[in-house]
Amino acid sequence: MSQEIKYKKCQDCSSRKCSIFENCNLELLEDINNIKTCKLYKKGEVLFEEGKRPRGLFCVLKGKIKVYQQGLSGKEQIVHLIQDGDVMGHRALFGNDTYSCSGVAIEDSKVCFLPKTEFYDIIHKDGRLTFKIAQLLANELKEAEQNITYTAQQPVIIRLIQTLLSLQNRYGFEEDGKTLNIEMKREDLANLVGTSRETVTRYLYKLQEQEVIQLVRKKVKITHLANLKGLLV
Amino acid sequence: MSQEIKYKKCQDCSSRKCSIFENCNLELLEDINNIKTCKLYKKGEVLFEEGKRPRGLFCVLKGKIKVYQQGLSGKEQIVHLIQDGDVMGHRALFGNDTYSCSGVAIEDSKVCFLPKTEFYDIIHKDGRLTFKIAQLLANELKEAEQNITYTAQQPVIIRLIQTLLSLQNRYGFEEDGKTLNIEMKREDLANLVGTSRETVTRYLYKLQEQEVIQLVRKKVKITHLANLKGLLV
DNA sequence: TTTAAAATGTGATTTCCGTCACATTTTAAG
DNA sequence: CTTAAAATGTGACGGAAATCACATTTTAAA
Repeated sequence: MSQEIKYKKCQDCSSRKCSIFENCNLELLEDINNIKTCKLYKKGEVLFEEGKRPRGLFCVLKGKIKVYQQGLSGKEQIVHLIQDGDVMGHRALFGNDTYSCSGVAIEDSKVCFLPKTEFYDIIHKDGRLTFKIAQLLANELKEAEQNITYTAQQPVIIRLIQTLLSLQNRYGFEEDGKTLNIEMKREDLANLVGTSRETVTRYLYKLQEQEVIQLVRKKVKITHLANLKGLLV
Repeated sequence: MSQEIKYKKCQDCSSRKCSIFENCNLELLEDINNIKTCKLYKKGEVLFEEGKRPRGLFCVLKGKIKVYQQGLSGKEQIVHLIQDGDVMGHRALFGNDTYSCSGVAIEDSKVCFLPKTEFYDIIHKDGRLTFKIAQLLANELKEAEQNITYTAQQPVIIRLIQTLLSLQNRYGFEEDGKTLNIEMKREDLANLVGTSRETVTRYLYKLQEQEVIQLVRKKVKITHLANLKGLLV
C-alpha cells in the first residue's frame, strides 16, 4: 500500500521550478506547504479512479504515472503521461466533475496531495494560481486536439514514432543520451498510440531493422534520432 | 466580406444565459458591452486561422462554426462545433499561444469580438471570469480526451452514430422534433468523425436501411432515436 | 529454487475502410 | 437559363492493421 512520507517543504521542492507553482510567492508556498501531505506510490498502485469524485489536487514530486480512460471494450486509452512537477485532478476539480480518467503509477512515485477545500481557499486568495491552471488546461487541450487529429489521420507507424518522440520530450534520455528514460510495457505503449499490442511489437522491430532504434531489455534506445524524425516526412 | 453590425447590449443578449457570462453582474456586462464589436459572417467565411496570433475573444451571438485543424495530409479534422453562446479563442489567449485551429462559419453567424487587451483588463477586474474559463477549458478537455478514446478504439459506424447524437445534443432538432438542426456536407461530417467522405455516405445509407435515420435533402432526420442509441451497445 | 502468471514474439487469417475512378446530382456563377 | 464547378453516390480493389492462436520469455510469487 501507499505510505505517507515526510518530505521537503514546498519552498525547497526541486520539482517546483517546472510546475504551476514556479512563481508563487513565499507566503503562498507556506500556505500550500501547510496543507499538503506526501505519499509514496509503488509501481502499479492506483492514485485515482475514473468516475470517482476528486478529493483534492495531486502534485507529483517525482515519478511517472499513466492517466487513462477505460474504453467501452475495456481497453485502456492512455491520454496523458505524468512527470515530475505535473499536477493531476485539476481538470475534475475545475470542471466540478468526477474523474474522467484513472491514474496508476508506472514506476514508484512520490506524490503530494492538497485537499480540496483548503486548496480552494488558496485559489481564492491568489487569482494568479487560477490563471496558471487555466493556462495549463489550455495547453493540455491543445495537445489533446492534436492527438485527435493524429489518431484520426495518421497510420500506426507514424503515431508510434510520434509517441517515441513525445516520450523523449517528456522523460528525456538516460545518461547515454540515447535510451528513453522510461520503461513501458508493450501493452501500455499500444494503449498510448491507440493500436494493438502485437502491432506495436511488429513496428518496433521494423524500426529496429531500419536501425533508428534499438530494443534493449524493456527500454527503447533511439540510436539515430534524426533518421527517426526523418521517417515522419 | 464580413460586415460590422449593431446589436443588442450584452445585458440584453439572448445567448448570454448559455455562455460563460451568464452570472456576470451588470457592471461587468457594461464593461464588456463597451469594448465589443459585432460582425456578421457569411457561410464559408473564415473567423480565425491556425498559426495566427489571437487578437481577442470571439463570442457567438447566433450561428454555427466549425473549428478544425489541418492534418499533415491537408485533410481537415474538425475538433469542435460552435453554437450560440460559445466563445472561441480562449484557448489560444489563455495558453498564450497562436491558434491551433481555424474557424469557419458553416452557416451565417453573428459573432461579437472582445479585443485582447481590453478583455484582459476585464479578466483582471473580476477573477470569477477566469474561473469560468478554466471551467470551460476543463470541460472541453474532457470532451477531447473522450474523443481520443473513441477515435482510437471504436469503428467508424459507432463514431458516426456517436457524432449524430452529439449533433443532436449540440444543435437539437427542428420543429418536427426529429430532423437535426444542422446541415453539414458529407465531407465535414467525415472530418468530424475522422473518416472518409465515401465511408460516411455508405454508413449513412446503411443507417437509413436500418430505419433509424432518414436522409432528407442535406439534413439527417433521426426517425428512431432509441434504436439509434441501441446500435451503440 | 520452483512454479505459476504475466508479458512478449510471431505467423496466419480476416476485415474494415481508405483510395481510386467515374457517374450523377446539386449548387452557384455568369 | 446555361454552364461550369462542387458535392454526392457507388462499385471495385488493395492494404493496413485487428484478431486469433500459440510458442517463448520474463517476472513475480511461494
